[in-house]
Amino acid sequence: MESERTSEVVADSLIKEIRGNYLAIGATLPTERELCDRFSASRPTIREALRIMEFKGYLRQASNKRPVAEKPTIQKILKYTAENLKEILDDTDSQAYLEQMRQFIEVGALRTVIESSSEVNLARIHKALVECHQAIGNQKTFAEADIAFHRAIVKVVDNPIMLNLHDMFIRNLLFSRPPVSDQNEHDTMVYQEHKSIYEAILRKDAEAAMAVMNQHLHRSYKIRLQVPSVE
Amino acid sequence: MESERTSEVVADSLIKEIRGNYLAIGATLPTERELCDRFSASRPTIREALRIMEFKGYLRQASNKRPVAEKPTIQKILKYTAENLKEILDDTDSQAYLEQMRQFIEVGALRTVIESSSEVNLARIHKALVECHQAIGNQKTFAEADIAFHRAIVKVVDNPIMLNLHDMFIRNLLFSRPPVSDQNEHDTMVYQEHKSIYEAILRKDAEAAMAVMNQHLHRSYKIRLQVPSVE
DNA sequence: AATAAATTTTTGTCAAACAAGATTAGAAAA
DNA sequence: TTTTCTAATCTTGTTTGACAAAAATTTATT
Repeated sequence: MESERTSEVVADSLIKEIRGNYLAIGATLPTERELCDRFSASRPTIREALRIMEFKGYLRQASNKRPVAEKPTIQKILKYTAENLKEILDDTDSQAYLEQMRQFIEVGALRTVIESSSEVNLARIHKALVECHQAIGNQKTFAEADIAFHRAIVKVVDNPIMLNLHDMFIRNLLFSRPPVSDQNEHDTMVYQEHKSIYEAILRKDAEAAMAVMNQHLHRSYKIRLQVPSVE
Repeated sequence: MESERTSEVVADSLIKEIRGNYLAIGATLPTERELCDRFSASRPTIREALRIMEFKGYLRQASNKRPVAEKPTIQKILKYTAENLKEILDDTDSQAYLEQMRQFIEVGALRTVIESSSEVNLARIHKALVECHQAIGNQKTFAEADIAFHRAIVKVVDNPIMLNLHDMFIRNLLFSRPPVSDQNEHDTMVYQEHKSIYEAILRKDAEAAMAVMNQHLHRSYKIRLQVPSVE
């Protein structure tokens, strides 16, 4: 029978306080010496407990500063996961694997939209489509509208894990988008693809919707893999 | 400018050794006192470093035992993620969200099979189908063959993250499978669904394949949500 | 060779101390 | 009275040295 380290016991206890809202998010934790008194433990043991809490996402503490209570969020957990995966897989590989996942999520979400989407959700997708149209030619605004269109589709699934995964992927996309030579031409083409997707949604044509979405996602991803020119 | 804690520096250094294969997986780490000498740090600081490494997945150490080098694997990272998500989401919710993800993965993989699968992969799916047929009536063997059929499809994607996610889901499925009243009837129905999927794959009918797969996955999941009887 | 006992080593934790950075309180200036 | 500056105090980061209990190794016995 394995006994648990005192540091684990202390960390678990403090985590319960945070999760039970006895310690507010952003609130400074009691000093190490206060925690020593409270838990009848030594300071090195308390410090170990604080490290444990930090890695479980319940604490944030810059060096030489007071520790602050936090709670893990879906976003943080997924971000941490992606970083860990990046560390053990080749960086390019892990990126491609995660992009593939994003595509599966988007295509799956599209199918959900077609099978069982409410009027509210359709209205949201339509609004996103209109905003794409209005943003044609403006690189920044169009990028955001482009992303919002995809997000509106994934949001229909009502699954916070997938939505956060999608948001995480989108963050990466925003930062790695290559420049396009003709903004208007590019935006118009993307808008046409969105429009085709939306129309297929309306007539509940799953096959057409998914074919266009697949093409749209692959083309969009391939832009980032284009052959460097020899200038 | 934030200085890094000595414990972080030590942890990072040891992690580099493990990742560079200077420390073999499963090998016992140097004693704490040896590490103190090597890094010119105090023992409490080394112990903090060991906790950090433990939570980054590079160390395993039961209480009162020697620490042992490990490496994170995709499986471990994903398992850790699932546990964390379970903690911050309602348990039932997180299960359902993850199940939804599995379904997206399977449907997306099916599409990949239809669009671009090799003869080798088709042969593997066919083999799994045949093994389903042979296992009809034997609960344990059929369950395994059922799972192997799905795995053969996901394996086509050649994405280790998704395959490990799928394996993780499958592990849960195995443990939570409810009993069926008529094994033969159940197995035959499942086999028929697998057969329909396979046939749709052969004739590259994406819509049909995905419709059956969707039905198959939903029905399979709903068995676990059946209304308790009033005996 | 196998088992038991004795010895040594190691982990887990403690207390006390000091250095450096962060925070607070009090005094001085505007 | 308010603002700024300085000194004092507090807190984190880390060290040293110690002890208890468990684990590992060595030695002795069968």
